[in-house]
Amino acid sequence: MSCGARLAQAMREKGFRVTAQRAIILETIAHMQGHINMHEVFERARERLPGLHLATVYRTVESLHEAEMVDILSASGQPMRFAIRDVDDPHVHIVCRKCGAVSALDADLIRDLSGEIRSRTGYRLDERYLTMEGLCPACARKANGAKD
Amino acid sequence: MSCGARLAQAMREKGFRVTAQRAIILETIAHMQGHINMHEVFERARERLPGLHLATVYRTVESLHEAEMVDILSASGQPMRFAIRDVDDPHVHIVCRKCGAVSALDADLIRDLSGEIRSRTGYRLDERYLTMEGLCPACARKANGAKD
DNA sequence: ACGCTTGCTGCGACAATTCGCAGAAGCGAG
DNA sequence: CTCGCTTCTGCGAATTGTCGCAGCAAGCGT
Repeated sequence: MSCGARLAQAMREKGFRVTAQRAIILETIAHMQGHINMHEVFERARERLPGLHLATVYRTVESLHEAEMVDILSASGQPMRFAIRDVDDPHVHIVCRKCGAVSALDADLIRDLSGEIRSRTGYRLDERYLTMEGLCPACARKANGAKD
Repeated sequence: MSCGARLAQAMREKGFRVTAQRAIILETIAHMQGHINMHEVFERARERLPGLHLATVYRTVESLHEAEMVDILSASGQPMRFAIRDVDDPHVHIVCRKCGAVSALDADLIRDLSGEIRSRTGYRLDERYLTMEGLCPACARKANGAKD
């Protein structure tokens, strides 16, 4: 399968060293395709690389994130989850802080917002890093019925 | 000072029990006024309530947050910080993910964004909970000069 | 192919935060 | 004022994520 190799190549181009650990972790994430967490990746990857350490998975995911190949999706308080970046998709997400559901946001919308914020505060809202928190429709309905 | 009592009253109205721990933690946060963290509150509050447990501070801050009396400000990866909510201020913040600097955003801007997101995705971006991440002007400048 | 440089890994310790439980206490009803 | 229901608290253990160090190896130049 060239998919692992292609990703490895991409990493190398961004100046990251390609090690067995990284290649395997990257392939693992790519093949799992969902919004997965550290332990899932750790355990799957360790099947193929027994000595692998959890800390390495954390560091690798962080590197992958910096290399813009992985998106990190997690509301604060929820365990960290992430997904391989899909170039066809906008890479901004909104996460439900109740149930953890994730939805993508239009890149346009974010670009507008980003420009607005930049001109008003000088802060630079980096689209690549952005994950917002809110309530998904279902949880919002529930919250509306229950309290408030 | 009625400030502690007033806050306790507000809590009671929202259906939270008012205990010695909560009153003291609330007062402590209110009097510290800055962007403080768990340990600061814990240690100060424990001066007045020796048996206080750190876990209680965590739980209380979370309750206070749910009761909309405390804002949580922290970029993921940074230790959790928070501040008493100031009704005169907009309660939406943008946190620099490099240096941790915090800036407030216009409530209008957020209301627009919130409406936009809601109509496009159904997600409800709750203004009361929102903390965005980005780069402050200084760090953005640095990042621009150094890399990219 | 060989050795250097520098980044990466495994490891264990540590910091930050959460959880389950059993007992204590707040608050509304009588 | 007392009772009872339910929520909070203290406690310790478990989770989750981070760090520093020393050894290993990827990629580069020769």
